[in-house]
Amino acid sequence: MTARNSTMFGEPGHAYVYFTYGMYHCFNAVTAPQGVGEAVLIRAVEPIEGIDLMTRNRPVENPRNLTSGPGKLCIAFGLDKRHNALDLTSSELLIVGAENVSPSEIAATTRIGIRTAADKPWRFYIKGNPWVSK
DNA sequence: TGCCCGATTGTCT
DNA sequence: GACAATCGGGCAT
Repeated sequence: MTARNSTMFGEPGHAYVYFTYGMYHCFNAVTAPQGVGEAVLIRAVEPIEGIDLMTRNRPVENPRNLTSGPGKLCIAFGLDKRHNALDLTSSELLIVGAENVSPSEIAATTRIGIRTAADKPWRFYIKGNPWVSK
C-alpha cells in the first residue's frame, strides 16, 4: 500500500481513480474489504445516455471510439483524480442496476495491456458485445 | 535526488 | 505495426 493506491485498500464500493502515462486516468471499483488491495478496472462501457455530453468531452467521429478503452471512458465521463475514493453507491459517481446478463453470456480471457500476471483469466466482457476494449 | 516506466492512445508508415 | 506524447509515482542510489 502506498499513498497513491491507498483507496484500493479502503472501503469496497468506492471508486479508485489513478493517473497513468502522464495523460490518462483509469477508473476502478474497489471490490474487497478494507485492508485488502483489490479493485476492478473498468476497461470499456457501452454509452447509452448522455452521448452528446460525452462527445463534447471527447470528440470522435465513430461512437465506437468514444468509450472503448480505460483512458477513453474517463475522458468521455470527465473522470479524474477528483473522483478518487467517491462512494459508488451514494455519490455523484454511481454504479447502478445491471442488465440481466446470464453467466453463459460472459466471457473470461487473459488480461491485456500489462506484463505482470497477464496470464490470469481476469478480463471479463459480454460475448459479442461490440463496445469491448481491445 | 535521479531515473525508469506505466491495465494508454493517436498518429504515421 | 512501430513510436511519440507526457508526468508523477516508486524504487534505487
